[in-house]
Amino acid sequence: MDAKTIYHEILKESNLSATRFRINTLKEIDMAGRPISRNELMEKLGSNTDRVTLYRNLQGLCDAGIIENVDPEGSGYFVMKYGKKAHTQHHLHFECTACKKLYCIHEIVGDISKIPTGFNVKSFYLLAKGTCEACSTKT
Amino acid sequence: MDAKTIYHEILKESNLSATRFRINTLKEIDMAGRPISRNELMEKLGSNTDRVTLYRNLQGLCDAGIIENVDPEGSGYFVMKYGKKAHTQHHLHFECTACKKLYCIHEIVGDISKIPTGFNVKSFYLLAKGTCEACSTKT
DNA sequence: ATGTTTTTTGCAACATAGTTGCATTTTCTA
DNA sequence: TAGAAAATGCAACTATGTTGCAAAAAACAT
Ligand SMILES: [Mn+2]
Ligand SMILES: [Mn+2]
Ligand SMILES: [Zn+2]
Ligand SMILES: [Zn+2]
Repeated sequence: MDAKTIYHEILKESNLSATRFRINTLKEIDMAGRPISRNELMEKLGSNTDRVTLYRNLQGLCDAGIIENVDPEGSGYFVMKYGKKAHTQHHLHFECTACKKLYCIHEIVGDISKIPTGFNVKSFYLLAKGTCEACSTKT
Repeated sequence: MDAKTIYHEILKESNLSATRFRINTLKEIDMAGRPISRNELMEKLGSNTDRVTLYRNLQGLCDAGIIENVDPEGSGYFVMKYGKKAHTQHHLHFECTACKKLYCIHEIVGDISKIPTGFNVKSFYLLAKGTCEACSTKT
């Protein structure tokens, strides 16, 4: 039996069983410190990780409000919802097409209040793509 | 041999062969008047349309600057780049999760100039999701 | 702690989306 | 209208995402 971690607490508060799979998943997402993709998560958890279980758990953790998918179009980028940096206000995410990292750009925020009436807004995303500094300066 | 259309002209200007497939594709995109999805395009062109050829042509037409993919994450939404309504400035696109239509919301625009230096921006998108008026008021 | 119930996991099978290579057909050019 | 160049259609493949179910793990009550 493993020692209790903060992830046990987080899961218990949301009435989710503290399974090894969930603990490890949350640990990796929290460690990353930036939104992490499904594929990167898959690598960190071990390539033998079951794809279905990962999908189901990421969905469940999103539903519970523990993590957030900040780019739900493609294959998703996940981040702890209540981590160090506030991730509440809608801000820009920059995806590097070379290294696939997703950066939070807090300088650019969105204002959904100007959307015309009639539209029932459920979600709102600002997304930019290109290459990050590290990848741009590579030969 | 069919009569020449404006689409022949457009393609010739970009040094692309005026094939029946491209003419029909451009015609449907132009008719739609709003960004149209791959699946909708597939239906309009006939369900026997070759998927590979559609992918290759949409990509080619984007590369040539004739059309634009305003939502390149999921499966893409395509629009004529130089149609009636100017589609030059970055503005919000609203995708209805019920009817799958994509609406242009010109009231909300993006300003990429505030992205910190170091990031090499290639594309920039504002996307909202929810239900449109028509779908929201259905029982 | 032990047995019982409930939840989660892992697997197989399936579905959809997108890519690659190549032979055939169409379009362009002279 | 013949030859060269480009595009198309098809088969096969990879990647991504979903569903149902039996086995395993976790939670719960005693
Ligand atoms: Mn962020
Ligand atoms: Mn638009
Ligand atoms: Zn990068
Ligand atoms: Zn709708």
